[in-house]
Order: sequence, then structure tokens, then C-alpha cells
Amino acid sequence: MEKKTGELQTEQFMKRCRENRLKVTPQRLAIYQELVGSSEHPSADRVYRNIVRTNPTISFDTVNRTLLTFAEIGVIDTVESHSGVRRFDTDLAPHHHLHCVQCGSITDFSDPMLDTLPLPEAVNSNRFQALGRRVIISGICETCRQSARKE
Amino acid sequence: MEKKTGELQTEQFMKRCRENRLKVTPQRLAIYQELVGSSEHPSADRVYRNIVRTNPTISFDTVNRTLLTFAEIGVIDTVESHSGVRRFDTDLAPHHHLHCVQCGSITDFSDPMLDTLPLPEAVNSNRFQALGRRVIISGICETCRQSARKE
DNA sequence: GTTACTGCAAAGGCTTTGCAGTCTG
DNA sequence: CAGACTGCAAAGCCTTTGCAGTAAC
Repeated sequence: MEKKTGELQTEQFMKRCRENRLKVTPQRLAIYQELVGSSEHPSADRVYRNIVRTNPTISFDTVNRTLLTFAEIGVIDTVESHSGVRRFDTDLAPHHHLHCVQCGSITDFSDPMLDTLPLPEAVNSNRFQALGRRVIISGICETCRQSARKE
Repeated sequence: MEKKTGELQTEQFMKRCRENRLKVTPQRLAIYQELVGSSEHPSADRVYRNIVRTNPTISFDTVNRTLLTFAEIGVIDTVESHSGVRRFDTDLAPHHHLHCVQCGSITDFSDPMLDTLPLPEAVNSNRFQALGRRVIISGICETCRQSARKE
């Protein structure tokens, strides 16, 4: 019989907090659980809007600070952005991005080939300590292509 | 005898402006020439600070608007950023980025292998029209590694 | 002369900071 | 209890917008 993923993840999250000497608060738990369910690249504002629905007393500041804290301890990532608004990535597994230059959307995609790209000589010659890599393909997403056709 | 690159680039720039029905103004020329000389990923503020030294009457707004205009007509690019401040890329040739997660610096590197990566199946199945690709390697830059050692 | 650009000023949006009250461990 | 966290408010940045005057074509 399988264990509920919700419980499992909550336990892991609390362990992660303890490891980083962070207190487990209702707000942090709520934010974490919100993130687990999402596969977007939400802004702090977006996360806040989703959470206030079930936690009406939470403040935007707490959400924003918590997201920054989570990013610091590696529970989430921040995503490279062209828009000026910081966005977060809840998927820590290696993956890559399709970036629509028209609407700014970022869509994940996976490709084991790309995950294991040999690091080029240039990296080592720069004495850069590589931790991760991501391929970003820029172009026009399907939605934007379709609306372009209609014009 | 070689032609001075400065003249050449200025001519090309003016041609580019005409093609896009943009007027060639002293401010735009100054900004363009400032960009040509730089190999960084400057913010609007950074470009402005450099330019006011020789053009004391130029305004920040003009610099900022001009950079956005240049990005629109493809004279420069905007760079993916983690910092919230928009930064520009004056190198339009295919290249890739080393991103230091500690200090936020972005360093260019070239690798013909990476420029010609086969586009994965996932891209086509998403019906995404790919225009360009960039590999972003995140890690710790040499400077940050050295200062970490001293602590 | 028309059309577009500049510079100034103000507004707007997102992020960060300070602090008193509250809660976790 | 001590130290850390929350929520509120204000301040800080960066970016964008509106407009009158000015300059390019």
C-alpha cells in the first residue's frame, strides 16, 4: 500500500526546515503545499492570490519572503526572466524551457540528452564551478502563432 | 587598407534606422556607439552612467527608451535575468551564458557544438516555433569562489 | 512642414525594509 | 523563554506614461 504523497512531502518539508533552522509555521506549510500542486512558474503575486483563497489572513509580504527563503534553501528555484517580475520554478528536476518571445510564457520540457550535455572546454578554462545547466529555446508558442494567423 | 570599424558600424546602424523608419539622432548614435564598445550585459542605468560622461545632457529616459527600441528592431537583445533588473546583450551572435548564482554575473562563452544542438522531439510536439537557443550554465564564478575561500 | 524624438515630471508596479506583536521549538 | 516569524506600513527601485518643446527628414 502506498503512502499518501501529501504526507510524505510534508514530512520532507519539515525535515528540510529543521535542517536549515527554519521554524515550521502554518504560513510556510500552506505556501509549500500550494507550490507542490503547481507546475507553473508563478510570480510571488500569483502564489499569493492562490493562497489567500484558503488562507485569507496571510499577507503578501509573508508569501514573498517565504518564496525567497525557499529559494535560498533550495526548495524551489528562481527562473530566468525577461519580464522584470521574478518568477519561481517548483520543479527541481533537470528540465529545460521554451520561452515565447511574444507573450513571455515559459513552458517546461524534458530531454535526457540535453541534461547530460558535455560541458564545453570554455567553462573549465573560465574556472567556473558548474552546478547546473539549462537549455532555453526561444521562439513563438502555439497560442501566439494561432492568434498571429487570425490577424 | 582596412576601413575603420567605427565608420562601418555607424553606416550600418544608420541604414538599420532607416529600414525601421527611425530617425538618426545624436542620442541614438551615442548610445549605439557605447554599446558597440562594450561586451557586458549592462542595465539601462549602467549604459546611462557611461554615456552621461561624454553626453552630459542626455536623459535616463532617452537611454532607456532607446535600448527598448533597439531591442525591438533587433540591434540588441534582452537577457534573461534573475535579478529583476532588465539587462541587455550587445552580442547578437549565438553564444551561451555562465550565470553565477552568487553574485548574479553573466559571462558569455561560445561553443559551436551547443549552437547546433539538435532540437528535441518535445519542441515539435509542442508546436513551438523555435527561433534560437541558449545554454545557461549556472554555478559559481571564479571571483566568488576565491572570496569564499578567504572566509 | 510633418512626424518623430527628447527631456522632464509624475505615476505605476514590484520588491525590500523596519518594527511591534506573536508564535515556534 | 529566546529567537524567529508575521503582518502592516512605508520606503526604494526600476520602469512606464503623458506632454510640451525640439529636431530630423
